[in-house]
Amino acid sequence: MSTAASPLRPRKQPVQDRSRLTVDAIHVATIQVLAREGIARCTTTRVAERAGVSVGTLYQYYAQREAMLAAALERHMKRISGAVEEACATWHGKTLEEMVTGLVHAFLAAKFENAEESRSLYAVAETYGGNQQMEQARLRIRGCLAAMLASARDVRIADIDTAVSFFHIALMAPARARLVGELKEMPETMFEENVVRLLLGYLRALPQD
Amino acid sequence: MSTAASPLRPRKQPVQDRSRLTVDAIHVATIQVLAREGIARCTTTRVAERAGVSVGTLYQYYAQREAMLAAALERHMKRISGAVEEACATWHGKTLEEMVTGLVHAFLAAKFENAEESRSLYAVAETYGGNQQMEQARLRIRGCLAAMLASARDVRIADIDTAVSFFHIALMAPARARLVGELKEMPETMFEENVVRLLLGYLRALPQD
DNA sequence: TCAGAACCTGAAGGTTTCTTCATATATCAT
DNA sequence: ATGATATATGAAGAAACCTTCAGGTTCTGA
Repeated sequence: MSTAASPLRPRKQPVQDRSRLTVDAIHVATIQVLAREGIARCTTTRVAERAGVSVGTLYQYYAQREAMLAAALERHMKRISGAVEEACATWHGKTLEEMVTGLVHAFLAAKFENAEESRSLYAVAETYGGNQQMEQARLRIRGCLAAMLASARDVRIADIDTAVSFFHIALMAPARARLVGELKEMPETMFEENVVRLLLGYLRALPQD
Repeated sequence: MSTAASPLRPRKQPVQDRSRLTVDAIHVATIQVLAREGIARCTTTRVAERAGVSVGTLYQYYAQREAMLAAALERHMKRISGAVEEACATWHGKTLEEMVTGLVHAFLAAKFENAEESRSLYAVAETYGGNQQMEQARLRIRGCLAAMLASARDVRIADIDTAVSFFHIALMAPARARLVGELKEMPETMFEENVVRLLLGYLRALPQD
């Protein structure tokens, strides 16, 4: 379980409070610059300036610009995976409807708690979406979902793997659409209601066994 | 209906065959460089080299790098919108199940006909997703979908606008997931079948009137 | 208190990229 | 055939970027 020395991995872990603050500031600044300037202009210089530190300092923690971006994405993913994991545990063994309702609520809450962060990081995920960190996070989420769905009290799904794949996609996609501004005019209640409908409709249309 | 002089719009239209070939070559090269190098390294120099023309030539048709990328995206979107439009017309007035089955098949065929192009352009759409061209294409597709769904012989959906929003999202998302490699192990038939299930499940879970 | 570790700074070298323009060639209409 | 138009070329200036490193400051433990 060692932290492999990849150029995409953080270079040095902060040990004093001072540097912990620095790393936090860099993370916040990364999101802000990403949101205001776009990924192409999210440079080490700009982020450092926004964070109120020198470029040199930034490079002490991230060997390259990419590592800085990847770190921001990873921090976000951990938050979301955690929320999903927790929700899956909470609703384990319940009804399909209870599960979906509860999970959707928890997921959307986590995703929209910091909407700007979520939105900005899509561009980063686009670029680093194929790397191991991302793949691992995806697998972790899929694992939770599979365990939960398999434990449904009222329904026994035949092909869990396929179900989880589509469930996952249909859970993420509406959130993304809303975050990038496609559904902003829709009231939040109606939005959430329809996400539930989409997922539940799919699951119920699935062959049982 | 004039072509506004924006730096993102093509600079000059080709009039001779010679230049038409050039513009085509640039389009193809853009996709290739995008696929092999990523959007950050998809530069005017690289694209021109790949296309077998000089940078100067490229700048004769696109005032900036961004315009070149936007043009590639637009060409793709026109193809897809066209396919959707045609399918919507074909299945107008049919059963909900016929519609969804037919549309999904047509859409996936169009989207996967040139999978590399589709996949590569997600990164571009991420950056230029909010601009007018994109918004217009989205509205056009939504219009077709709305007209088709409203004409369903067997079902009368209460809130078409909401239904179309989610339908649109649930149609695009699985294709995207598969294109970026998330569902590559799933057989094509099963994939398509589940997209239909997702959409049909949603529509049937919708309140009627 | 003091040495060593942790942390910070920012100027500067080396690249890459964007974009233009003066020049040259190809095509078309007459 | 020839002038006008369309198209192509690629060297080069300017700007932005990435990253390092030598030197300075702050903290911590003994």
